[in-house]
Amino acid sequence: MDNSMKKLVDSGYKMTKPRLAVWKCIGKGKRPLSARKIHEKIGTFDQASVYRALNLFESVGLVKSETIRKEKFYCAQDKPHHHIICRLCGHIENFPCTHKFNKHKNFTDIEHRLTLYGVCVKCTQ
Amino acid sequence: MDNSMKKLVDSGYKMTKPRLAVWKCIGKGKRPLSARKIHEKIGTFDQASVYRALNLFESVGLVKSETIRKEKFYCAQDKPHHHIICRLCGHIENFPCTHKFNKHKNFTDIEHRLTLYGVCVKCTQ
DNA sequence: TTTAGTGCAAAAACTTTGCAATTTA
DNA sequence: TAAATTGCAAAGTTTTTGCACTAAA
Repeated sequence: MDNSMKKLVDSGYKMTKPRLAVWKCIGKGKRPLSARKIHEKIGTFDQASVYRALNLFESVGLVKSETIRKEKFYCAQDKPHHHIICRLCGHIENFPCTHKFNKHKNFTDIEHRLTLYGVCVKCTQ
Repeated sequence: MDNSMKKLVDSGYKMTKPRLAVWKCIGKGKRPLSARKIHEKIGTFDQASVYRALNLFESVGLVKSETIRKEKFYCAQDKPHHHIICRLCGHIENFPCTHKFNKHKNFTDIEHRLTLYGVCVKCTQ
């Protein structure tokens, strides 16, 4: 059981096969994955369990999600990063966060989300 | 007929009552509105017409949309701006865009979208 | 008058939920 | 064994679509 799953157990949740499968799947990639894709990759377990696992992971801060084209995409929440999305083929990549936006009039406790849209190399050729 | 609607007509589309109603509704506010909310505010015309109008407006560059909590929110596309969202009550405000992100490895033709999340004054009190 | 657009209702896509059965600790 | 979690199927939400009717130019 890795540290992240330990964190889950320490929070009072049980370690189960579906949850472990979802976590492994997310840990693998360097790109965000949708619940649908994760369920598809895993092959077994119910889609409801996948969705439930992802919601749980997000609630305890293990993953972060971003809605892209009506689907939520999930990433392990390790280093702060953002996404760049090819507006032609939908390809998504992560890139590290370097900017800070921590002040805003009439708001406190600011976080930011930056998304870049462009055309990837493959689509340019 | 204002300039924007003229732009639509010049693009070969017809000026219709549902479209005009949607446009007026969007023009009014300084905050993004969802299709559902727009349809609700208008009170008449079918929801399909509202969705079709918004898709059309976006395709000709009259509005921009952003997905927030599974709903698309629409704004008139005047000056470049971003959104700040209260993570407690969901209140959304616009703020002008000042940063530039126009280069990224392996991508061309970059645009960016920045969204801030915070807690608004009302929710702080 | 001709073509584009509307309204209606049904479908689509993603996600959530109720509940009985199962699994975890 | 008690409580949490799963699987299944059904429902929920937002958005899209087919088609006959209507309205704009």
